[in-house]
Amino acid sequence: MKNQELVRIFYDIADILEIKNVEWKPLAYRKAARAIEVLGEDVEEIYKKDGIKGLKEIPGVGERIAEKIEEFIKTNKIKEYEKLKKTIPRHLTELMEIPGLGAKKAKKLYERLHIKSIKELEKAAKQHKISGLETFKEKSEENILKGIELIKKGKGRILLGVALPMARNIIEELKTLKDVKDISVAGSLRRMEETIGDIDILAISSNPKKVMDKFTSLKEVSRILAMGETKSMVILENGMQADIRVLDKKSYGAALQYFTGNKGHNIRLRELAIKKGYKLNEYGLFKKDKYICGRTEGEIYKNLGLDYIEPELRNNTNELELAKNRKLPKLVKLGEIKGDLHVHTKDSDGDNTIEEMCREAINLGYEYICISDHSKTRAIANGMKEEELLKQIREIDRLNKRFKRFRIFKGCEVDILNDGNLDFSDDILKRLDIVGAAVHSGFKMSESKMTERIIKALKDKYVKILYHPTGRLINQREPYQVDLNSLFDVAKEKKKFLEINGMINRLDLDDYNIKKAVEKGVRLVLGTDSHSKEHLRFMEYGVSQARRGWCEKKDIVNALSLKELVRLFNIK
DNA sequence: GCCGTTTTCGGCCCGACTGTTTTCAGTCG
Repeated sequence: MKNQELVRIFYDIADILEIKNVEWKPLAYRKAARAIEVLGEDVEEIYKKDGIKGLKEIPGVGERIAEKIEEFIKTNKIKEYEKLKKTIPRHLTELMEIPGLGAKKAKKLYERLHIKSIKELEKAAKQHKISGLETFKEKSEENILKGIELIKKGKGRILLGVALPMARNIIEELKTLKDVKDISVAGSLRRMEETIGDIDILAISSNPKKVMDKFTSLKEVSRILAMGETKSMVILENGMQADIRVLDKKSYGAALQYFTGNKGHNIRLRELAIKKGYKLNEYGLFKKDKYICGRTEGEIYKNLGLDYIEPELRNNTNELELAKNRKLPKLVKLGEIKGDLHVHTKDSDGDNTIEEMCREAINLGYEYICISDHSKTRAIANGMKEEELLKQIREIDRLNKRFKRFRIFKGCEVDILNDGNLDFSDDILKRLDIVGAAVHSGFKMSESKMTERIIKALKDKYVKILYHPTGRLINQREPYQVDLNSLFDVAKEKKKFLEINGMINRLDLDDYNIKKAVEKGVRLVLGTDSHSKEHLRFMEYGVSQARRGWCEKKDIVNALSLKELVRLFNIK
């Protein structure tokens, strides 16, 4: 898949052109890059199917950029880009990564001081060669050094499941102020992206100053980047950036919309507003200078002739068109999930007993849970031997008699061995209610071998679910090579289910593949892969991943009631 | 370079904050 390579190239072209003072083209290249970045399809596939014409249907891609994509698909490079790169020093665009430095300043630093890289910039700043250069003074030098520090610390994106609790803590602290009338996360956190760049918070108050003071003096704050009347930005102790915006009640919806983004969605929404004779900003929707609405997001979308668009769908694909034509999916909700189908206990590598996991599940309002500990080959995860699984089965039978209106399913996360065989014999598997299979080893085999291996397991008559179908660990391990399309076909034909794993560093399948699966009519299972009772709450992340993949209630197996689920799995 | 129920030419989202000015350019989200 060449999408992300193209994205990087187009962003780089934009940076170079901007340094060279070319007008508007950077805007065009960035627009195209952003569109490809979130494209639900492989550009190579689009090109194979519909050629240049197909490429031009990507928003922001016209004749010239389509030709460049074609060239890259055919030759793996873009001549004009290679030429362009030679016109400026190789590392010059990296200066623009430093917060506060853009194209204009990077250019000036190069022209006046021949600085061509972050390394050289740091040296110059430390020797105080920058202050005194026209508009650069002491403060600029200081900020450059701080910015470089920040970059060195790593600006890696943080897992949603780590960032969201942090943001909620901050919100709880701000809520203690009487002056805060309303408060919400915004940005990528509200869109529930799998990783988060910075924390965005929106607060409603008639006393912004007080909110700003509290926010910038929170114990988590290590440095204040900016502090104004309605907006502040800080760096937290863990290196994350957090931004807050404070506005008046009558702007809450408009501000929430604006601050949630994403950027492309906002731009297109504002363009639509202009077309309809309005102006849209974070204060509201205006006709001339007259305030039309802005208290809720819903009324803004409505006044622009659109259905309400859920935050998870605001990624500037085709959601505005669908909203206009009343064709948006009705996304599954956390409250519709009736149970968790991937849970570990002390019997393998979990922290809690079966009963403890069940108590927590009941607290969450679930009707059922599936205990799915590891099989024997997973020795490192204390995988269960046959006799241990049989013992667990007996215990579940015993516990099930004690619970009313709650059912524990007997399951297992059984290893798919390298040859596609399973880690337990039929004699064991037939005693289970729900068998899930998973790959935990041999990640490096070829795509065709891996696909064959998994299909063999998926076709086993006892296997119902394929757990974490690609094996990726976010920021740690790439997915193994597998032809998911073939897996989807088998799943559809044999009535098997693929998991959306809600564990915060897995989220596997990802949103892109979830959407593909749903389009093919494959039904999905939500599991948290909990290894302690606290993890059961990760269902929130599984659901948000499903929503970002356009899942409706009907697509999710464990949105079924206990009765319906028993029927579906044909459980006695 | 892209795009068109105002345009095939002439626009291109919009506003806050900083640092440097003394009314604004640059940067950011």
